[in-house]
Amino acid sequence: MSQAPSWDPVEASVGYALKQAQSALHQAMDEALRPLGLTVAQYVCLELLGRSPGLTNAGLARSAFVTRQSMNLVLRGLQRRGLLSRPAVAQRGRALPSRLTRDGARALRDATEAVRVVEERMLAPLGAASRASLRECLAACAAALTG
Amino acid sequence: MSQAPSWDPVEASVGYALKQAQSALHQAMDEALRPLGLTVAQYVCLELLGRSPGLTNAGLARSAFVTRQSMNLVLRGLQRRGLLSRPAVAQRGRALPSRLTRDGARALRDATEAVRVVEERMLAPLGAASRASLRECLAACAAALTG
DNA sequence: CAGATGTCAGAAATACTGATATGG
DNA sequence: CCCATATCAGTAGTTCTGACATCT
Repeated sequence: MSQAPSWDPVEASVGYALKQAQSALHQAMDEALRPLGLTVAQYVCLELLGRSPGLTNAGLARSAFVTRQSMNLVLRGLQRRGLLSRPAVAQRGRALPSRLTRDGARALRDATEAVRVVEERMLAPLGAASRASLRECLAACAAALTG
Repeated sequence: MSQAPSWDPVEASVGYALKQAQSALHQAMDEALRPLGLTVAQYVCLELLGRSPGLTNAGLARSAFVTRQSMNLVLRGLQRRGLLSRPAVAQRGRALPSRLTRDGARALRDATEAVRVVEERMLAPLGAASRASLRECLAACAAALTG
């Protein structure tokens, strides 16, 4: 699995380029996070909780674009490793808000740095203006499909 | 699963926007292809064979960013449905080049149109210049990570 | 009642790993 | 020998679907 595709990338659609870039990023993140003992899904969960403490399983699943079932397994794994804590019983409703523990915050710090390096490598060919434009165009595309 | 994420999208990284757009596109393509009895993976396989007749399983897997095992299952399913044909024995080497059948070409025509509509909806907010820039930036990002 | 949440279970598709064999 | 290809087997993680119960 090392030979380049024979298909002319010039004819590639935006959708194909989108999948290509996302696949490459996922693989690069996976390789960067493996030494830290984290999967991409686990990192995303920690990152979301770092930015929005108290998110519930359903909220995390939506933000990470995975199912509630998958995120539930991620949460249990991280909780078992002591990287996050959830109340045993719901305070109100059925929501069980998760929060990072001390160890979880430390693991997130290292993982964030590793991912930052990967993203910087990905964006190296682009200037500041192109980066902002890329992010805005991607957000607009997503909004056009979901809205 | 219908409430919008509470996380501020302005702080989102390019990587997050990339995943967001790719996830939205995949879901939209899945919905558009379902009435045609095709999965996204099956459509990608047909599209690649339509552009490059004679591609092998390994080549298709690379171009579709999936494993050979997964692509092999897709190929068998499409072959069983009579949408493509593969020689029973290899002519040279171990390669088994696949080609679309008459039915496969017809199915591809409908699927391509359905996906074209989806992609047009995704790119509707963008002008021609932005679309070209987006595609080039994505290709550059992928190349920066894999190269 | 509608909607959001958490949970459980089964089926399906996919990926990863390792191994074998063939051919250039 | 090195590499690409095809294939098989086992393991694991993910998705999908449907269902049920609880709480606002």
